[in-house]
Amino acid sequence: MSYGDAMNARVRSEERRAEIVRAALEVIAERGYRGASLGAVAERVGLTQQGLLHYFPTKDALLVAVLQERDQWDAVPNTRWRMDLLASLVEYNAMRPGIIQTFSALLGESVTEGHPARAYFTDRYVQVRANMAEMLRAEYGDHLPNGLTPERTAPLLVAVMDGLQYQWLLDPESVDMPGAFRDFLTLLGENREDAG
Amino acid sequence: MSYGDAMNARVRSEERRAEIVRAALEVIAERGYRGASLGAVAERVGLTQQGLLHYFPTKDALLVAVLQERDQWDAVPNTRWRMDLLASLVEYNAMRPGIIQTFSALLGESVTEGHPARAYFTDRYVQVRANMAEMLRAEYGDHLPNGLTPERTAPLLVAVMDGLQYQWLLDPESVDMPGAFRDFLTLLGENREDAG
DNA sequence: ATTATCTATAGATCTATAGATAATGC
DNA sequence: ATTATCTATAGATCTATAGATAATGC
Repeated sequence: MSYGDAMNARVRSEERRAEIVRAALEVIAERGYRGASLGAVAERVGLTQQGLLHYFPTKDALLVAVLQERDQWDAVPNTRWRMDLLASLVEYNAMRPGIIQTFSALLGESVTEGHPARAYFTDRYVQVRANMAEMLRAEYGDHLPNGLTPERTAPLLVAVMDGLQYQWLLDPESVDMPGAFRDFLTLLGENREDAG
Repeated sequence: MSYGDAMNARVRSEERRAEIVRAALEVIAERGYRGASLGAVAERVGLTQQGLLHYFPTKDALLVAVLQERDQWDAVPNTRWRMDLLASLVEYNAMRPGIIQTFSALLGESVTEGHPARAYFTDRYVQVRANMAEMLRAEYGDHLPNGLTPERTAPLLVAVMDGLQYQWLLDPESVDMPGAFRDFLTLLGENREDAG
């Protein structure tokens, strides 16, 4: 029993941390990172602000956990993207406004001076562009039908995904995010010789 | 003289306000809107925080002035966009990281709940998409070479501009924003029959 | 008179530290 | 013993109000 109890204790603690991170994701979606208070996060999991600091000793430590959660989020597909999965991902995202809002808010904040998530996003985009280029190369070879290289196309692909998210978050009624993204993929796949 | 003096007074007051707005743009670029303190803005124009409140009675009032400044910023070209001017605009933006950072940070924050700039951005994007669609129609008619309508292309065009800005702000060395944007315009202009 | 600024200050927050108390697990 | 939480609190901010004082312009 003792071994199992010890393990249960660890598991329970991990669950508590996960619960806190989930609450933090929500609060950041609502108020951004700078606007998110530890008190608001704590309240959501039924703790005092000081009780929360037992699990994450500083606000920044909590942010780190939030960003690791994000890495988890697309860890599985990120191993090796495929174009058809990408469209599905955008469709899936359209059903998860909360998480998209969290990371869109964080991305926006991250361009400000000394923001604690800045290095994370800078590194992340280097990786994501590389992944996307690799995916495009697997799909099309060294040149897309339109003549661009995968490396030059990758930033555009990433930009469209992010940019559409902002438009969609601000006005979901007016913006068909998955539809627009599929349009873009069609654009990429189109070939000068397709017509004849 | 009296009439002229009165006018000078008004002009001087207007100049002071403009100076404050410029300082606010800077501080927002550095810290976001929520993170920007009136004290920091005031200091930059050599006023106390309370002195600043003489010109803008609340923090939100100052934000309104900042957003109006933005409308000014692209008022001239916005009247009627042209595709070639659009590429130039992106090139121009690449020389103005400050202003781009200000509005990228604001856009990011604006998706959070109850943000005072949210309605502004929602409305703005409705307009910008309409302007872009109009421009695309003027350039290509009711269908682009790739078959998409101007209305379906407009959100993509806007998304690419915004998305590239984030990637570029985070990592200007790695991202050639104007070049990538020109690539995208090429993509739009390409015709299935071009090859033959 | 009006405009521009300042000092003083109320009232809200917010993060983080210190240290007590209760519960859990060897 | 260690882990989980709590109360108390220091120390920083921040916005906005009240009201004084100096300068400007009729």
